[in-house]
Amino acid sequence: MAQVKNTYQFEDLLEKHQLKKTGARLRVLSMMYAKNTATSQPDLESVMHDIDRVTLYRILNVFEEKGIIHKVFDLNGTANYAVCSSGCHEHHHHDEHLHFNCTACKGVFCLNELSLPSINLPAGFQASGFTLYASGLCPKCSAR
Amino acid sequence: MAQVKNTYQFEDLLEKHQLKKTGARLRVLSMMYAKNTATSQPDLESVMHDIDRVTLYRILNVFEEKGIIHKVFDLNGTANYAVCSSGCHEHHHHDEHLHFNCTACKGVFCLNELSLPSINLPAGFQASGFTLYASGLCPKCSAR
DNA sequence: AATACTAATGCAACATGATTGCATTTACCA
DNA sequence: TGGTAAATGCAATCATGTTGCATTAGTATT
Ligand SMILES: [Mn+2]
Ligand SMILES: [Mn+2]
Ligand SMILES: [Zn+2]
Ligand SMILES: [Zn+2]
Repeated sequence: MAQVKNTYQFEDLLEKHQLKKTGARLRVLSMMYAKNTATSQPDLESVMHDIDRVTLYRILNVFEEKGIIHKVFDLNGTANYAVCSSGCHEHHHHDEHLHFNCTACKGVFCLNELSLPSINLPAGFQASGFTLYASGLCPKCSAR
Repeated sequence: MAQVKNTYQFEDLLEKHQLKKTGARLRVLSMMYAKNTATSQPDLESVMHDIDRVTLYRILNVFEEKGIIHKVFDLNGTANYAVCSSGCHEHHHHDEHLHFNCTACKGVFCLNELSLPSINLPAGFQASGFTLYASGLCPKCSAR
């Protein structure tokens, strides 16, 4: 579900992470928090024509470093970014949830409410992170 | 574990899928079957300098269509291809196993022996495929 | 074995996304 | 109201993915 926040809260968020409150960053935040699906850089570019794409690239990078968003690859291998739930901090992400990629609308959904079952790896493998991907139809697309 | 096969078996494999037995295809097959990790197109290019990269691109595509190999994205979002286990057929892949990406050697391992636990999706989501990703250290890299 | 037909390849060209360097502008603190 | 470091814009480059088309090579047929 999209998280509702206002400009003041976005400014607080930037301040908390020692990032300057710029127009570009606030617009990126408001767009990403308004959606319930992950956002790719092309998504941002198609809306914010006046912001250079390198700026968007760097905004996404710094937000990821700070633990504000996390990266998810969709079925095409293109990077999408989703707002982190609680548990993500600077250089320390906790995104071990299910990522659902709709094959119809291409939306990438973070299903935070689903925790991953524990996995027993073969001897020698030492896992530091897990992600479960699913593809299929999202609620909207399956209702048609 | 790497699957050992000889040239005659690769030729049979191509014939079985109604593909012409060309040198480029046989070399790609022998390289991919000799490894126990997935192979990216750049991997192939770095070894087979005499084969055009578009040819390699098309070989990978047709092998994937035929169910000989399947695509896995690594942590950087670049496509890697791994030999399919049994259960993959033309236009019908069964690759619902764990993919382990080593953060040190960058190797992508298909852990076919691990079956995925069953997942209950939220209402409305209709999954047609699952993939579980793990990252960390592979046996070789964790032994150092 | 020579021929004919189709698939496969090589090359050029283009598309898209990722990434860096550097000059200029802007946010923010003293 | 400046001064300073951070943020941005722009140019440029690299990597990967993708298509069109002419040429080459595999294979079935004679
Ligand atoms: Mn997520
Ligand atoms: Mn696999
Ligand atoms: Zn959908
Ligand atoms: Zn390793």
